[in-house]
Amino acid sequence: MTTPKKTLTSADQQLLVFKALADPIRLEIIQYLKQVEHEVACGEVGQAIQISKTSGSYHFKLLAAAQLITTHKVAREKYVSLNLATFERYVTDFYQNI
Amino acid sequence: MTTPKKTLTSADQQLLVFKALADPIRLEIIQYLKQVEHEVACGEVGQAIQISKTSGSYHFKLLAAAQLITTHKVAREKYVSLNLATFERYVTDFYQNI
DNA sequence: AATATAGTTCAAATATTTTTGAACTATTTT
DNA sequence: AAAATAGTTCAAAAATATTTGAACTATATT
Repeated sequence: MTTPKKTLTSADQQLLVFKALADPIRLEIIQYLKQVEHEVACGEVGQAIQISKTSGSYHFKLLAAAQLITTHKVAREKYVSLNLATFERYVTDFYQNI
Repeated sequence: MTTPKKTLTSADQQLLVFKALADPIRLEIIQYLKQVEHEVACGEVGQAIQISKTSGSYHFKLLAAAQLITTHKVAREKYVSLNLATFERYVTDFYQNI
């Protein structure tokens, strides 16, 4: 049995998004994910930007909670990619939406 | 004599901007500044969103450091307004610029 | 079956951010 | 000149966020 996922108010998600973006490591992750061509697993990103597995796990969790990335697990590995819809709605369109 | 103002790298300013946006009080301030018609002093904003003078002073300082607001002092009062150029460059255009 | 690999979880330690109240400066009003 | 108003500064306290390593789960390789 899995825990039911909380639906967030849009103000709450807006805050999660900005909090997720307010960290240099997470900005590096996002930058890496934007420029890389192929599908990437967490481990590849971690190596590329030189952080520990534990640290990676923590930061990917926050990015996912903010819905800035989506993830899908294939066997041992967790693939991550940017969720452009969230960027558009909560970053690009932030100013016009408030 | 005034202290020379540090010029920031754009990565540093990007981070300051997201940190400044990563707080509910500061988002309320921004919202208020966007919707209000006339020029506003810090005190008016503080009253509108119910925060203390001290708290206001702290939050306006961070917003100004991120260049999300500009300020000008007239006698006792400090007037604040949104700096749209910063919103455009570091928020609206964030994704395309990284 | 044993070992290696990818990632998570937990709790403790550390670092950073935010809040608070008192004391302060500068200006305005009485 | 005294009192009031707008805002700042400082340091201590409180709250939040991040880092770290050890122990863990699940899958893959030998």
